[in-house]
Amino acid sequence: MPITKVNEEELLDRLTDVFRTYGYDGASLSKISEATGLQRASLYHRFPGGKEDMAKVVLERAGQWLFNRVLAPLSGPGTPAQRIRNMANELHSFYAGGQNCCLLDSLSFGSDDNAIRQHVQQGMSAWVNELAKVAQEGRVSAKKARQKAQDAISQIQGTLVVARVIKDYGPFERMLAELPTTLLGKQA
Amino acid sequence: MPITKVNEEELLDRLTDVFRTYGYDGASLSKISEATGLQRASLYHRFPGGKEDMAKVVLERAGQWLFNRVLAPLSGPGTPAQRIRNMANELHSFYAGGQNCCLLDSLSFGSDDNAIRQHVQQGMSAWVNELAKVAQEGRVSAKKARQKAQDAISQIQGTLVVARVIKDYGPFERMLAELPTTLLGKQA
DNA sequence: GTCTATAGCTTGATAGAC
DNA sequence: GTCTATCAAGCTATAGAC
Repeated sequence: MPITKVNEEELLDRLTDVFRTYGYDGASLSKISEATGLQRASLYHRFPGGKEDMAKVVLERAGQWLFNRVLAPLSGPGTPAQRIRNMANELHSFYAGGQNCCLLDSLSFGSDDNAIRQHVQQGMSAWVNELAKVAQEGRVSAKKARQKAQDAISQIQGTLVVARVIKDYGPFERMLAELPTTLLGKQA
Repeated sequence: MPITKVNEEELLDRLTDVFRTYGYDGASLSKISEATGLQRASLYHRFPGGKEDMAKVVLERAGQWLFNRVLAPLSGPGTPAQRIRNMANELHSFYAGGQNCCLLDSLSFGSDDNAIRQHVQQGMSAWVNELAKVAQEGRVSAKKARQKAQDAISQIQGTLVVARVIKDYGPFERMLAELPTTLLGKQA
């Protein structure tokens, strides 16, 4: 008999799914309970801070995933273009080919003073900074590099929105293929 | 004395704001009541179908706004590039320079069978089709034109997500400036 | 057309047994 | 660590007076 009914990883996977699909307000404890197979009280045992705790942990975990698997290739060996292609591959699995939408989108609604929104903002800002580092290897100014990083993330977010709404994953795939140009290319 | 406490246009403006900011689930009747200055029962008098009705009307109105003001310049006089620049100007005011996020994003969360989501999907599909018409004037295949239209909308959505999350409107502005190239340009 | 008042349900969160 | 049972507060929606 297991000590826990569902192990930590699987629990967080399912939690992530619910928040991604329904957003923070839409992710009711009923839905979470159903998705995880745990009753309310069990969830509160694991997340004493309640729903907000759950969202924070899920966000933190996604951020680490992104950092370790997606952004790590950026400082590995190879030419800048090769490293960006590696990142594109990891992004593809991170977002399941465009079928997983981004927590930075789904958790970014609500009032400005929302606690979760601040975490979301820090997450995206850190992401921009990391991408800007690589873009700068393309021998452009810091300002241009930052712009390219922002543009790349805009394209990731936008293609994921389109994927979610009209269920067409073409834009996401094309965007990944164009990432080296977006981050390093001469035009723009 | 006015027959109505708030006129239709202003009511819908405020309703739109609430749905944009909080998403469908986050837009509670309390928030809506406070934002509009109308009590629950008054809202139900104007929208007999309740909250879902409100979201539908708001979506429908935004779609007409988009069609009349943003997409209309696309079939007016001038070169394709000029018409797209006109559209970019209208888009700028439609989204208040990036400060208004898009209903097609904020209302696209929730389960697949959600009624609102279907309206959202139809709205974005219609938008893609309209943009594809202009892109085809760039003497490309129908398939390429459709891709360019999807890419343009991806970029609009993505820059709006970035604007909402990190409060930087640069990507949105740059995207508008690049729209003629995105929709007509040779590369890609 | 707007209001007060309220019904009935769902929400996030807790208490306490096992 | 998980459960059943429960709470108060919030929710959407309705009834009926003016």
